[in-house]
Amino acid sequence: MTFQKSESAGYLTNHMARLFANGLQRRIQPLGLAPAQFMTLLELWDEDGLTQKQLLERLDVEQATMANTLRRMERDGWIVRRPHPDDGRAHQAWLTPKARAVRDAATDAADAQNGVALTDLSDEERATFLDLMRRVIHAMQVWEGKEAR
Amino acid sequence: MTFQKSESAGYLTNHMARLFANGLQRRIQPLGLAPAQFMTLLELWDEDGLTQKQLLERLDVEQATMANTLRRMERDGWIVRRPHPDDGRAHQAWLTPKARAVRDAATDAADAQNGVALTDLSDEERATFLDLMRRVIHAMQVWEGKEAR
DNA sequence: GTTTTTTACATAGCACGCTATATTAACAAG
DNA sequence: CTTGTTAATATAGCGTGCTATGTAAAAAAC
Repeated sequence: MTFQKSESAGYLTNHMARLFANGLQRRIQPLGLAPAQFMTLLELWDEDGLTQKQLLERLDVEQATMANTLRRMERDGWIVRRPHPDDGRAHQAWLTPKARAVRDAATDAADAQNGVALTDLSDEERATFLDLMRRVIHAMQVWEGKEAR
Repeated sequence: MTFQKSESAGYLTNHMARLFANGLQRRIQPLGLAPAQFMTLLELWDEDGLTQKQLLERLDVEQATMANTLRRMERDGWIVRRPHPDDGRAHQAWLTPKARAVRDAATDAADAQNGVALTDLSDEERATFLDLMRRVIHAMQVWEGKEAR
């Protein structure tokens, strides 16, 4: 009858996410980079000049969260924000040379942390794990969508 | 070569954890309860009168994190803190009647959120998922331990 | 063409995680 | 018994997430 935390997907997910974040943070902190900034850079490395709106859609965070992350990233010299040429409300985020320079080191750090986390899993188990996570994410997103009506 | 976020266990974990936290938050907010407070109550429902040190060990959070959570929980009337009878440095956290009263509603909310998240998984897949998460958590904890030396 | 609504962004305020540091009590050494 | 160290808690400061609200530009309605 007692709620067993070790049987709760949410509890385990929370714990796992904190361990991931701590490990990543430790690895990228020497670069002067923070986890959410790294996550945002992943998108900009893939496509530069995105607007705040585009970024928050791709990363699935709230608008205010992205606004704050972008402000810190501009402060720390990872991006510059310039007004959008066709839309007076929007701003585009552009990578600085410093941000392009740190790409390899940062993705290596993330790869290393993933490697540590998955050490005890076989290749097949790793694939299963990613698949299950994607399906769980999808289920919650769908449900959120339903809730919105 | 490009870092693929949908292939990164850490990225997916972070996303999944945010969805879990948002869902749980929405469900327990009517009770006046926040996620970390719920997590802490899980321990105290199981064993009342724990010290801050015992709680942070069981929940694997930093001491300062637990100190702040306990302060908010006392402020919100979930616990009272009294000096430990045998150790002048320590305090014990004791549940209020209000905290005992909310137990069923809160665990039901957590169960419901887990249910939504796992809708698309079979019983066997759910078991596999929990098992994989436990092993990933374990791997990162072991590695952290090694790092500490 | 003016008015209304929607959209993009900013800001305030809070929870919760972290590191780093201070404080005080307990314990160990001498 | 005094001194030095360890252990339990508190506090400051910050990043990242959230909700709620404000503002200005764009788009839609009329």
